[in-house]
Amino acid sequence: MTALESDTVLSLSTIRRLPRYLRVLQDFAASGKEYASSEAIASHLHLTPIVVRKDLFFSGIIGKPRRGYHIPCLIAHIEQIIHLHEPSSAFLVGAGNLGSALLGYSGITKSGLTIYAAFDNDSGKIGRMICGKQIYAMEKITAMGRRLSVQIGILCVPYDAAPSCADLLVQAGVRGVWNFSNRELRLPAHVAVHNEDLSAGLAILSIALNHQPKKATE
Amino acid sequence: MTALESDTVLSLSTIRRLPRYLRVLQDFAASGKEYASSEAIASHLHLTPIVVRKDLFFSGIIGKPRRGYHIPCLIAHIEQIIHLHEPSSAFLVGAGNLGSALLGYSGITKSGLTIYAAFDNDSGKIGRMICGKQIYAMEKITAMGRRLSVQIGILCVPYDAAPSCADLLVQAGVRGVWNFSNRELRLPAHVAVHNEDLSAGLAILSIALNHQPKKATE
DNA sequence: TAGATTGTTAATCGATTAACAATC
DNA sequence: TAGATTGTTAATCGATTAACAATC
Repeated sequence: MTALESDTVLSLSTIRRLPRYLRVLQDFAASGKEYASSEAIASHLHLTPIVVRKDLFFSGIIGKPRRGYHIPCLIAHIEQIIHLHEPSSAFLVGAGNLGSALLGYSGITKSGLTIYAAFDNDSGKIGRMICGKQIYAMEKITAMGRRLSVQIGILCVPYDAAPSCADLLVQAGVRGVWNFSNRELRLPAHVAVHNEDLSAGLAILSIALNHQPKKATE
Repeated sequence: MTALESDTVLSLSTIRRLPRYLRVLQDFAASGKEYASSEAIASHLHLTPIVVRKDLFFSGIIGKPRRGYHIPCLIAHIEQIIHLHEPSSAFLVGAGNLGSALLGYSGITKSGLTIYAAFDNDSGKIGRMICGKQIYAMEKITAMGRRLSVQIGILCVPYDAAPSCADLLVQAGVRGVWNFSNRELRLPAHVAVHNEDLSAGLAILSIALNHQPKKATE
């Protein structure tokens, strides 16, 4: 009893590339193309054709020799893998600068995620709307989460508030936390956590900038 | 003529972890500790002690058997590696939701990056201040960049505007681009690019959520 | 057919983990 | 000394790259 497609475990690196494939393919589709070769996809994403073919192969997508991959099928298939066809729901906690930006970020909607509501401790924000989303008091989160069966929590609170807010999200019933707080979270095993660490990106850039100018002498 | 410390090439994975070490170490310091073992650091970051020792070793940091690493030295050393002691300067392009949030994001300042100014095409924004940063018209970017010798460009414009804005940043003299646009950039080799792809994080979370409940039958 | 492009196995590379000797 | 913790080499694991046969 092997191998329904979803038994194949996609590697993290492959998953990370799927949304990028999607964007390129949508560009191709918009320009009227019907088929795309692994070479064409790869060159637009600074990848090798081999990695593209492997990613698509693991995703269970079949191409045609000499023509490449049928773009509409490919798009549909990738969207299905990252579950864009069955949109998920989220609560956002912490409507500060970053949180407010995410409330209005179209990329989230495009990724099939609907933010139902946001929560904050700041009485100046509670009751207001930000980017069309209502801001509620933190106390309401558990009851509302259970009532609406919300799936994902977007954590945009400061470092010190992160652990307690994450716990509240878990009590509210989320099964995944998208963590922008830079704080390491200890959550029950059934809750998936993805840490978004902006300072990592800055560190990479900073080192690239400062170590790069060293010209090889040999 | 080998091995000044900076000849050692740190791996991307190691660099990504350095800011996380920094945060834990600052917590330790705040709670009055003087030394930290690789085990203590690792347990706070869900890492193994071995990976911590290796990262610190590659960073040229020496610990003491039986005591661990001297926290103040360690902090100073890591800050030096990611160049927090010589802050760099940035221009931000695209003062939309995400861009505006980054203008007010304290994490950037903490990482030693000063945003000098922001640029936008929207005449409604030009001349205004957002989070204490002046918004200028895009046309001004080249002259201002060269005058101020700005090092990093933070690209927060929509997908379609990304290539031309990135080119303008290069003309303004930046040597690194922190790219939030989701668009693949083709820039000269001397310009470092770091892509921040939020949809990758969402894809990982979405797949974790939807493929995880599958209970093993064997 | 010839040629281009896929599917798939094998080789390489890099990062993590294991093991253990060195040291305070 | 005994014991804990580092520094460092070796083994494992996973992801990328190379190679090439299969196919349209």
